[in-house]
Amino acid sequence: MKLRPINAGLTLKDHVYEMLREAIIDMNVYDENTNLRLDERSLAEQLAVSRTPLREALARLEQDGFVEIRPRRGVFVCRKSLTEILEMIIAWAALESMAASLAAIRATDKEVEALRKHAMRNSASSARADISEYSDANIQFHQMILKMSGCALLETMAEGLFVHMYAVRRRALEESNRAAQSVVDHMAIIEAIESRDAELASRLTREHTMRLHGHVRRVWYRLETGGQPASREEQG
Amino acid sequence: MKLRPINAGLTLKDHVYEMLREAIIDMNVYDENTNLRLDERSLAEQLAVSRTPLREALARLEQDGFVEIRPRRGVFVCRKSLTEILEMIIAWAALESMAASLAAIRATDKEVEALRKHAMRNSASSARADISEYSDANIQFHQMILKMSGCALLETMAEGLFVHMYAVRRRALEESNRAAQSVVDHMAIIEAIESRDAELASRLTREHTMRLHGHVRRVWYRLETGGQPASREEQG
DNA sequence: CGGTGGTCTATGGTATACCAGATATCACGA
DNA sequence: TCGTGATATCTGGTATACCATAGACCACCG
Repeated sequence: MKLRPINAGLTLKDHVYEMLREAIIDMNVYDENTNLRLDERSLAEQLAVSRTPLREALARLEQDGFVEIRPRRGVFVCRKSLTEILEMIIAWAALESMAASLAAIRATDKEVEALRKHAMRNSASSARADISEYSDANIQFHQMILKMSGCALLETMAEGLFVHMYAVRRRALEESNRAAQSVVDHMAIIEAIESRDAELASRLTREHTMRLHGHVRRVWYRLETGGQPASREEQG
Repeated sequence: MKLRPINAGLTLKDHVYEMLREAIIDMNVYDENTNLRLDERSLAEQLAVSRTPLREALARLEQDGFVEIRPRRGVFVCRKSLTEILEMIIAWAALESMAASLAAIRATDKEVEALRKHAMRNSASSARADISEYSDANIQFHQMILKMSGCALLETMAEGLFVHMYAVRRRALEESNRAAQSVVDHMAIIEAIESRDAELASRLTREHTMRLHGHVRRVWYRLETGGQPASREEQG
């Protein structure tokens, strides 16, 4: 008989952290009307915990870049500037490019095969212009490469960057004609990994992700117009 | 009369965070005799603050990977396993490789010139086998490249990884004959950036940092023998 | 009417008291 | 002697009370 320990080290502050994290990711940060201010006392009441674990959770969220705690002012959900978004994409590209390189070296044939199968299966949804379905598959593709790198830290860091882009994706990135290009890119990356060409896999992956960088930069202005909140300075 | 605002948003928990962070970085984590356990109450007494801000600081440190908070058990300074160290070097290589690539594209001629001058000036200390001096210059070289990338996030993330390597450096990395190779690498990187070859700069930088990866892996076993603390599982 | 300064309040920062779980210790029994 | 279980205590988790400041508001004065 094999039993797993219950309550796996999960404490209140962890729960609160998860709750708030999801809530923030789900919330439409870029809508002008959303209130970015979080009130500690009412939050504590809603979650039915005291302010202490709540504040510890908020401290963690601040470290993750989800909220900004201004002493004696309040805690505010961060609205990322274009610059910050672009920098996150750059960092993401860096990590994923390295992951692809490692994957080309370390991944088992079985893993590579699974990657190809996944990509083949989902290129269809791209053709059907089934954006949301393709988008999920797209994310999975990237996660698979991260995993194939065998470097847990790369995965963790990339994921940490990626969550910040949910809100962006929702508002700014109607994939449209990018999907087709994306499929081509993915196939090229897979072939590079299959042929165990680390250098090529690295370069292709970086270029692929940097295309997203360019796309976001071009598309973003539509959101930017209408005014940036005073909480965050803009630099272009 | 011109006065700057005092108390620049620094609250107790921030001070505590800084204090502990430095203390942990300075402390010799890999000495078997050092006590990794931190007692909240005595810490609070030493720092002359209550446990509340202290715990918020500890929460941040946990997020940074400096300590591990085990519920109802205590907070422990993290002793990184070889695997974790190697993964940090990989992630670091990823970020810095991207930075070099961007630097080749974006950096001004003036910056590139400054980089070369710095490297030239400090290649001497390598020749003199003045390890600690060269080591500092070496760090600066890497920081300059990060800065030249113009991507603040890359800088921040790389720095976050780098601080974890102070303790490692102190015990494991007598640079010895690596310094000479390092100088050669640096020069090649500079030339790549000077010739605005992003692809080459990227590759050379990655290879350079990955040499450190190989070096650490080879050298580390000396520390590893003697027993890994039970707090961290080893996987090779 | 506009500006200045005082005061009031809302809210975050800090301290402290209390609760509960984990570990150590010891007594008892096989 | 060794193992088992009760208990004592140490320590982290949580709740709450109190303090200090930012910002709003208003009265007073020019």
